[in-house]
Amino acid sequence: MRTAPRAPMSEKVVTRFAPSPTGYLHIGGARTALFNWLYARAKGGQLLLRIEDTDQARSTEGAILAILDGLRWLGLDWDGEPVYQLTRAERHREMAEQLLAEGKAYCCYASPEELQAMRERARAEGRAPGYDGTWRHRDPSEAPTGVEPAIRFKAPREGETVIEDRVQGRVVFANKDLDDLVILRSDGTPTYNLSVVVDDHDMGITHVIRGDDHLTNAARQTQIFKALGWDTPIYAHLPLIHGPDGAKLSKRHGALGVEAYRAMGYLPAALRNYLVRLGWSHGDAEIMSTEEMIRWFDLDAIGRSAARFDFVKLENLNGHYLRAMPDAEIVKRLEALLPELPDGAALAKRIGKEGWRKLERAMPGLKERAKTLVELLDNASFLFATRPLALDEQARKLLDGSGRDTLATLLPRLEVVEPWTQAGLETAIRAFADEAGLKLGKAAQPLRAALTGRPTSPGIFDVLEILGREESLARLRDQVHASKPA
RNA sequence: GCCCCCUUCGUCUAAUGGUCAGGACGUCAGGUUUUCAACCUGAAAACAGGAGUUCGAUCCUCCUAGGGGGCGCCA
Repeated sequence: MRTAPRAPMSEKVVTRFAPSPTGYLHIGGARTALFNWLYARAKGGQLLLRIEDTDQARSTEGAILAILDGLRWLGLDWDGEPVYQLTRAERHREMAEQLLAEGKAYCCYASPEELQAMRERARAEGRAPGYDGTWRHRDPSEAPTGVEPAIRFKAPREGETVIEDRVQGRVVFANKDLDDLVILRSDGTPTYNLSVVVDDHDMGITHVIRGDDHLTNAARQTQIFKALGWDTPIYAHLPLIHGPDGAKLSKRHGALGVEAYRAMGYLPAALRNYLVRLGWSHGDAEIMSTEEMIRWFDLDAIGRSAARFDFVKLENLNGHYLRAMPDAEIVKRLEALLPELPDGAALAKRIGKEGWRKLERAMPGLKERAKTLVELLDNASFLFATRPLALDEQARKLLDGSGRDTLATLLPRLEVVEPWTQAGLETAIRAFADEAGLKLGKAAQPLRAALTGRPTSPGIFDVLEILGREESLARLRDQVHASKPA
């Protein structure tokens, strides 16, 4: 049922991502961008970027920067320079006047108050709250003086407008349900639906892939395309992403800017992988490289139902990508991430050059245990801690009972270990546990508590080696001495 | 209110006019183990409801319910 209406195979694919810069790049926008990018790359086409900044009251320079930055971080590149819609207003106005001259649009002198009253009346009478077409029929000679008119599109009254959508299938709108929309405001600036049509045409866009909140716009835009004598692009309207509770995405769950995901310690590759599986699938494939995504991606495999955002699954994927990442690469990412963390500057100072070296050595043990970069950094904090270590509650418990005594007995055996290597330490500690008739854990846990201040950490022999002889023994002595009754 | 879209395990999804309805995350139970994680094994877990078409419907059609989107001189 989902057939492509046009687009000969020879036609080069040109997609576009067209955010309005009224805020950050949110997660739904990020997925839309990803799908446009994948489709363009899959078909050897182009992805163009268009900033829809015609709402001058709400558009900001900061938002533009945030969106471009977000796209770059996600690893999505675009072709050519971004098109700023505002710079094309003159062209849009010309097209509106052309439609007016051709009798396909008309001047509307209704005031905002009149329109408001009209909507209320329609609602009260149970009719659609659209424009009633008053000025479509009135003679311009009746125009009130001193009022600049808006230009309205003369939408067809009869018949239907059909969208052959690559995702949604064939969608039919009765023309009587689509009113005469304003295409040029009374201040001479173009409105969204006109600008989009003109730009999509002028930019040579072949495929419009966007959220399905635009499905009704597709019908209106189709009418304008026809009135201008242009072919419509191929449409693909993606189902929306909902919050975990099935309701609209809000800031409380997923509707954060991508920079928030970056600050939470997610990796771009993981986020891409997570997002691509929201609404699209390739058999049972779950974890896939970007190359595979591009190779497999197609519009036909996009589902039609909305998906809920699931942080737990994102975390699982992120953990996967983290474990697969080379140690040095993770260190680099952590360094880049630090400035974005609340106490990042202080932490950076505390880590220092030596700390980064230790961190990389500890990385094999650390990356196995973290789902995000932030969590990894937190798990690594024992590396940079200063003596005497603060113990958390569970670590304290491990040292309260016999744990501290065990440490006291073990300490002299460690003091003579030479050289201070993982293998040597393991031999010594295992021998000690053996002789004392203890399971290894009975020795390892108090050690862990004293060395890291926590009940969990990377393997204890790794911890000892990376911390080094002096620091390790000092931390152990701190705890052994703390056992002496005051 | 009107128009449009959607509905398979808790979540993301696969598949098919005849299947034990598959996978992944999560959950639970084991295993491994110096902790945690990772890893391995196993388990529970879904075709929204009702009609119709058909020898046979999760799959096709219609209705209902539920969810979502849209109805601006916003984009």
